[in-house]
Amino acid sequence: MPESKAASLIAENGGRVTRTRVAVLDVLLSSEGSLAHEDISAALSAQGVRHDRVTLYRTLDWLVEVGVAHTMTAGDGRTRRFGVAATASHEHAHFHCDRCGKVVCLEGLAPAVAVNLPGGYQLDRAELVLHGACPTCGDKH
Amino acid sequence: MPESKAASLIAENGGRVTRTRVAVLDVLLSSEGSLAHEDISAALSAQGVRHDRVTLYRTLDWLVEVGVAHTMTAGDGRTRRFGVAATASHEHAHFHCDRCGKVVCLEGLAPAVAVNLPGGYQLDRAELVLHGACPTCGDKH
DNA sequence: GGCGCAAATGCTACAGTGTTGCATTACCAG
DNA sequence: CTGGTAATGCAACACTGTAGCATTTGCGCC
Repeated sequence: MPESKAASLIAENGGRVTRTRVAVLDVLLSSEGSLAHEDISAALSAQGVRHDRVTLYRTLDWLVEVGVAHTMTAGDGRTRRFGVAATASHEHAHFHCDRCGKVVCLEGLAPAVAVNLPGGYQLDRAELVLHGACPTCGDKH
Repeated sequence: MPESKAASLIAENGGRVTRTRVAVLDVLLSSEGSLAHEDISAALSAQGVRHDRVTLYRTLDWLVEVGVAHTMTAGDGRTRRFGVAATASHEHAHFHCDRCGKVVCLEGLAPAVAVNLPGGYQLDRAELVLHGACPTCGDKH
């Protein structure tokens, strides 16, 4: 019996259950939005989990590879962000708050973009990023 | 009478007409898709135009600032790409070919995403990136 | 045509993100 | 408990983008 959801998720995907992976996945699972490497690294340090940047990158890459997490490009175009793929697999949009920089997943928003794509182009997947203000930042303007 | 469209565009926006700026804008104007710094730098070198990375960044930033060019995040999430803003100002989608890496602007594709945004979120602008194969890559599979 | 000033350039040096190679650690099967 | 191997940690690197500052140069002005 797995002690945590994180541990079982890791085991299910054929990976070894290590302190780092469990900790990283726990951080992602307990976060509502998406996190940057920076955030995750800080969270691990706060928990006293020893790690380094490289391990974190590889752990996240692995999580994405097996489909547990997903990655997206942040609004600033420089850093990638990660989140657990709640509804996983299928496409969903992201909302990027331009004020606080937070990124949340919008599960129920399947981009309807099958429209008028010029001839010859084969659509594989769509990435939709909405920019604006999140409820928290929108209130106190 | 301006010698080129590039030169007049620059002058119209209150900038000095320098060799570098004209060359950069020429490259962008003659390109159908969007270009990365790398591409532009290579093109300049091919033309024998002396320049360095920093100048290129600043030139491109300036072009974006005055509205002549626009920037977007490339599909790989690492590099920014630039293109001339044909239909400018208003939002348009981008198509990213996952095979050759080329990015083209889809002018006639205004993302219809006003749908079911969770309460409290204020939409400012939408960024839509389509992934797939471009006509060239799609033919020879 | 020549002068001068500010814009633009080209260095150098730096900051941040992500990657590679390799020796060491530690999971997990037996 | 023991061994093999996945995973880790460390150091060094590659690349994109930025900051400061001296120098050049476009361009208005005389």
